[in-house]
Amino acid sequence: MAIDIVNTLLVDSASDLKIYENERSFRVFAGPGAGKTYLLIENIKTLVKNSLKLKKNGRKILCITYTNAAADEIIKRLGVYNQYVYVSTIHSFLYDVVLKNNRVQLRHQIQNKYGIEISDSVSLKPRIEGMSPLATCKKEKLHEYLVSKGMDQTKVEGLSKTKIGQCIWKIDILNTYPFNDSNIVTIHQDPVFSDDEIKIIKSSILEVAQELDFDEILFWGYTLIKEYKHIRYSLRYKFPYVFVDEYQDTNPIQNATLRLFADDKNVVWGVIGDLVQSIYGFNNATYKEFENFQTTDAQIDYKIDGNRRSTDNIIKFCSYFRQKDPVIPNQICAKNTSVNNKVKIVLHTGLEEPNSIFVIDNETAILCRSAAEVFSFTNIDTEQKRALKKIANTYEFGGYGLDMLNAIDQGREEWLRLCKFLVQLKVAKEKNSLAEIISACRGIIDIEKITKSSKEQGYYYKNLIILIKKIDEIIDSTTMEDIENIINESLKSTNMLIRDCFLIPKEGDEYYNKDIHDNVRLLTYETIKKMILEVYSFDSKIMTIHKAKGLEFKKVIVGIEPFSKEDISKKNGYIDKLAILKSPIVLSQEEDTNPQKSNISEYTRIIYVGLSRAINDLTLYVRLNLNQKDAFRTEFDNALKEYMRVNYINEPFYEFVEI
DNA sequence: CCAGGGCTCATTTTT
DNA sequence: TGAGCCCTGG
Repeated sequence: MAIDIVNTLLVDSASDLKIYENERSFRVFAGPGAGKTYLLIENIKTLVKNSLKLKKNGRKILCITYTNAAADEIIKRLGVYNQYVYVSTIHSFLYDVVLKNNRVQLRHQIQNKYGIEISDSVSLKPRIEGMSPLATCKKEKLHEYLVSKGMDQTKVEGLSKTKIGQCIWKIDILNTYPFNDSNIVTIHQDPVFSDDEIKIIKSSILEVAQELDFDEILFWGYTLIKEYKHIRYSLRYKFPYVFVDEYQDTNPIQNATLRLFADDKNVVWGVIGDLVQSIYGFNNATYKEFENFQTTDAQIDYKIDGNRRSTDNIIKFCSYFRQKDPVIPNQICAKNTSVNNKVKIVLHTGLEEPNSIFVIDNETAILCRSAAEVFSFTNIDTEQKRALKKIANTYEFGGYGLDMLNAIDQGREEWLRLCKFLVQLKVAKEKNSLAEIISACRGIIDIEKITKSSKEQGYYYKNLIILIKKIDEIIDSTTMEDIENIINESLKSTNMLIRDCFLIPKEGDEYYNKDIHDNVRLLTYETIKKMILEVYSFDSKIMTIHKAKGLEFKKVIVGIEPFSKEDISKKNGYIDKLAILKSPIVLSQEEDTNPQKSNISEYTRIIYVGLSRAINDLTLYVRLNLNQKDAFRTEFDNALKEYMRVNYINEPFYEFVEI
């Protein structure tokens, strides 16, 4: 058996695991709010103070996190201890420590395994995050290289950077559970190219762009560590302690890579996580890696069953979902006893959008399965919502491949820049802040005419005041169609305009897109204000559950609407909300053999992650047809009552609300 | 019976 | 944009 529950030691977030004394590998099971990061940080500090191994020059504790944000958080909390710790994502670690220091071996392996020769001067670098592949490389340079290597001139001319960028080593075949490295990794190949052409295209990426994709860093990192004893030896010497946070999120090749050097008598390998919070299956992560974690010298297993975040009622409701977890079937309320409101289960059968039935204050977060459901909670008029959604979808799927948040952030199009400018200006005006007004106008009108003293300064200042007054003509119900005119007229009359007028493309214009620009004209000021300040902002409190992972909020509303193709009422759907709530299975025995069961259990875990973000108030929102409601309520209630009976809970920790 | 035009609806996310 | 669905004309 993978988990020996009887011999799993109960600890709490303040426990000293005495790693410096026993020098044993370990695994920690800890649910939401258990104080995982606290346990990790405190034990690292104790280890630094007491470990003799770390006294040797240059030796550090390796601490692997899933995201850059998590790494930053740990670095911050380590404070002065950070100098003894190498905190990093697995990608940065493999690039900075393994690939960069073994360029000759990397070149040799690429040549050996794929027959692609790379010149000595090449230094392969990781692809830049947030940018498309080959973003820093000119297309002409790539084309030039391809032609020089004998590729057909006309074929090269029609070759986009996107197409070239697709030629990467596909690790999917390797990155499966259980990990099996006898599978051969190949370069992604569009059938229009011959084997030789693919080799040339790949060479152009390596020689000209000198770029490695994210998965390629994993693949070559794994390969080098596996092929070279000296690399394994040096990693073990440099990092006598290897700790991995959020272990349930790391995928098979990452774990296999760590195992190559961390599963060793000279290394203490510690992993920490929660089986039930594994929600990155679509990234090849599986909780099975954590469940079946085993070091050669048999690690010590620990668990924390306390929850320092949520109230007792919330913990009981959440524990109902993880009742089948073998390690922590129920958490214990360890701290939050200030209030203890019942969890609300809202059964919504009305036709109105959910935003109209909730009072949402700034302590409330709305967390949903899909971005579409998140959107239904926004306080935007239904017709306006429809227009905005059409615009967002066109950006995302209509050949732009652009996320709305990014589009706004980058000021991707004129109309988005206009929206940003207007909202900033009006907000600044409401606050009566001249500094903010001037800051909003920067880049649009010539600010220096007002800020620098001159004979005309007064004249321009007066013009600015007129502009601000004219902006008052724009009220919540003004549409973008009118805003375009009002703004342009006002800006021109300042005599300070330093750019072209804001123009929303019309039919016949080069960049006109019916689905985008016709709908843009319909948007009102109220909508664009909400769009910029509430919906598509980085500190938005309405988001998908995936984005909320690791966060916590005073009040939480969780929506559980599946994607349309998951919904059982749709063709080929497989997610039945009632069936899942009635008997939640967070860990399916058939996780790797039955994709449907695996999808259902991952969906259940996602809902669990959402629910467990709540500190004081939790609402589960379920949208139902009127004819489903009674059965739904009765059957879910019975299941919860049965759970109470089995667990000797007398006072209900939940209540139903019908709307 | 089937080819193809028109229409609708788009997973979640890290590096 | 592009897959999948419905509908219609040949």
